[in-house]
Amino acid sequence: MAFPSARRSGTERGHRGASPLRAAQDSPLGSQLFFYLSQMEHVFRTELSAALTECELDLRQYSTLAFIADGHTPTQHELAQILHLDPSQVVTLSKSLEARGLLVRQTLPTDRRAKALVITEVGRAIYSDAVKRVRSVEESLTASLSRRDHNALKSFLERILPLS
Amino acid sequence: MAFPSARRSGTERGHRGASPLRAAQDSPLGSQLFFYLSQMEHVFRTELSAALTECELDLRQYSTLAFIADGHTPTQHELAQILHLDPSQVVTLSKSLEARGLLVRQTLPTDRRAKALVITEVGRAIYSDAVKRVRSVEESLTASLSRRDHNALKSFLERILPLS
DNA sequence: TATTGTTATACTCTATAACTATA
DNA sequence: TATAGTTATAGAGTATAACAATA
Repeated sequence: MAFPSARRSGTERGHRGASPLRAAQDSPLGSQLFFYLSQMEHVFRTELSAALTECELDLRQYSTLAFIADGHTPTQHELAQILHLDPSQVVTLSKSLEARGLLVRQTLPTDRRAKALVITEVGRAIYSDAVKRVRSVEESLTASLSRRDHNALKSFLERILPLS
Repeated sequence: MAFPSARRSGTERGHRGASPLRAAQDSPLGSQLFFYLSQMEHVFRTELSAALTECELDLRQYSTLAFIADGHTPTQHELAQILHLDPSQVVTLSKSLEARGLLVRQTLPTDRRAKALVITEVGRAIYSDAVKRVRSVEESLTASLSRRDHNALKSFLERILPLS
């Protein structure tokens, strides 16, 4: 196969010089849902992480607070399942939040092996501040969608997720 | 705050014993788009990776082939942007594919610093096999969506993605 | 001077194994 | 025996810095 000659920026096959993301969309990669999913996940992760630095929270710490903010008291094992983490990673995660007084880890009376994660008042206050920043980022990122489309998108994702 | 007493599996606040994912959906975490996005990304990544082991490709190698399968010849730098990788990681990635004869790395005549990634016939054949497996997984994962909803979902994601 | 690719390496993150306590 | 949590550590993955070649 001969090498394509006489390349000129932006005019040759393959869109060299144009937005690489656009080129990817035009390629076979752009016909696959996973491509968009991972791109989106990357953009959200990047922007949310940046917004949360002001609360001195990383995305994982924030997700933990969000999970327990309404009084839900999961065990560390349950948190590991939600965040797809190894139980040993949850030790570090939950201790980091406990050290800042954002939650307490209470041994379950009904199963003294397990520890329930319980949010504190301070944790609730920090979460309350953080969730505003998160909502602001999500609204800004989905500004091109109507309220109706935004809800439809979320419902599609919910329907695809395996719930068992 | 007193510790909730007399817990019984599946009946107490927080749904202990029920699906942890369901509990997360019912929590404040479940009101955020990023939660669904990252869960979905995880499910897709897991299942696609598993399906691709039969072609001895990881997701990153597959994405590279998909990007160049139609004859597009990006530089390593462009691939790095698409996959959000460090240029040094692309060296390993592209060399691994070149070593298997799935692509060649051609120095650009117009810029001898850069190397264009060009798929080979063997690469095209492997991709052709791999893409069938990928489509099969994606179809299975989105089986709960109609064709129309599937397209709507993709279009939502496309509209959110920043294209510049 | 800036950019592409490259190498070597430091760093971080994740997974694993072994252990304690409890069921 | 099995499970929740813990610790230490090995392994994998990522980011950084320095460099060569080219623009």
